[in-house]
Amino acid sequence: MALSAPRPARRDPDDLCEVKVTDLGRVRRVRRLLKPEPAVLLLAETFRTLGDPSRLRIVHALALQELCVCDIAAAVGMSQSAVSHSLRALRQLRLVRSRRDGKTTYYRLDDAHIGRLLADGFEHVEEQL
Amino acid sequence: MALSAPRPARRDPDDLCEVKVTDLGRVRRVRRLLKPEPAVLLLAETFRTLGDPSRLRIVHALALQELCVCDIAAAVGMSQSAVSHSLRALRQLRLVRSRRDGKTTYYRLDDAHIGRLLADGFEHVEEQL
DNA sequence: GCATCATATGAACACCTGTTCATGTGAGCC
DNA sequence: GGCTCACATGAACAGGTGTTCATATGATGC
Repeated sequence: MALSAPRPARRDPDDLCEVKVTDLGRVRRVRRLLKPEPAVLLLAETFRTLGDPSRLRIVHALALQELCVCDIAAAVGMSQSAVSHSLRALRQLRLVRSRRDGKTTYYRLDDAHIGRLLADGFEHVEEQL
Repeated sequence: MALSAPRPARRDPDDLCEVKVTDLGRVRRVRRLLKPEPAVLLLAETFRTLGDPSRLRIVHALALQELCVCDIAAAVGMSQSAVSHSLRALRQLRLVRSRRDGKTTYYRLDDAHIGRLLADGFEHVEEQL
């Protein structure tokens, strides 16, 4: 899950590809305002990581309460191994951070943005349920 | 079999999976506060849908400007077919909505939450670049 | 009617993902 | 030391995913 792997590496900024364009002015303006690729790729990976129900439950639980690994497993109903694998992915994207206390490791959200992201997201989906 | 099989009742609502729990009080509280499954699943699918770089670029472009399909393709550098497939996924999750004008179909974000979600997300990732 | 344009969709393929199982690691305690 | 606990990690498999190619749809204009 290396985010620094520029896999589809092409996309020349001035090559509009061979598609017929309806409003070239709009297209040019949008292309000028788009965030740079690294930000887009990192955000996509962040969303994709939150896009797994198990990892989302973990993040959601940690938004409510700092927890150790085995308590996360109990709270969301997963095996310890699966939780640990998920936590690594979340850590690598700086969505959660860990703190050691003796033998046990406690996890919590990395910063306040994550909580807001979750809140916005739930607000959105709860309108269509 | 008559009556008294002295077995503790299995499937206590607080006993999910056989993991050893460190702080049962915390676990119980978190489980009580977790959003219901349908909301979690729908939000996960929403995040997953935004978690593809191509779809994220499309949503990002539409956050800047209403666009028709071919202009989206030109703006983000994808084929018309790929854009159309992506738009269907985005439509089904109510992330974008369409409007017809003659032969062309214009797309824009479905509501303001999506824009906020994007803004929060970019704010988060731009701190670690 | 027919041709064309803008978009949508189906099938198929290579690629990626999350879980389980087994095992490794490293701290605390006797 | 040796043991256990809490967690991390590697391998491997089933299932899912996004793209391309070819084709379909539906609206416009002749």
